Amino acid sequence: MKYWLMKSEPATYSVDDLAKRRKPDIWEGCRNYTVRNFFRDIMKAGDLAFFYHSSCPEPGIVGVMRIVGDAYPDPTQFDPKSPYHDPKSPRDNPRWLARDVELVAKYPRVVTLSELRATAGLEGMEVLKRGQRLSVLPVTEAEWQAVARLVG
DNA sequence: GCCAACGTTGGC
DNA sequence: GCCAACGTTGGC
Repeated sequence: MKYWLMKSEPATYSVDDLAKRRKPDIWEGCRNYTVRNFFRDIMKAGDLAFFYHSSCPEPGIVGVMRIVGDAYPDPTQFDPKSPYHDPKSPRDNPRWLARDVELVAKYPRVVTLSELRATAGLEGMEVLKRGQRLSVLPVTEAEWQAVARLVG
């Protein structure tokens, strides 16, 4: 099993939006080939992922999700009304993939970006690297455990 | 295949 | 709103 960190702007889709579903929901709109390849080749059903809020007053990790099922074509790429519409994506060979996720736990508090930066053992964490902009990032088991200890 | 221009991300 | 970083596009 692998570990991940998945970013979302809470104004667009927050951990509370996922919590309200009370069932798996689609993680859609990823438009980056590295992320597409993660979804296609590396991420597996049962993997765990941190839910990370970005571009907001308190960026940080807000909960844990589990990956459900397999990757499948992201329907928003074919929807002209969607902000994620990609008119160049061929119907018979879709460019972009989505995953389904279910909420495992919403944390009782935000584990903030500044707290992550200050935590021993997280020095190499991808999300802390300067210039790192991928919305889905791998997390090592040691990093996963270190973050879990922060929330008890 | 190169690479400059452009667009996006995301913390601050 | 700024801007550094870096992915994508497209002319050549």
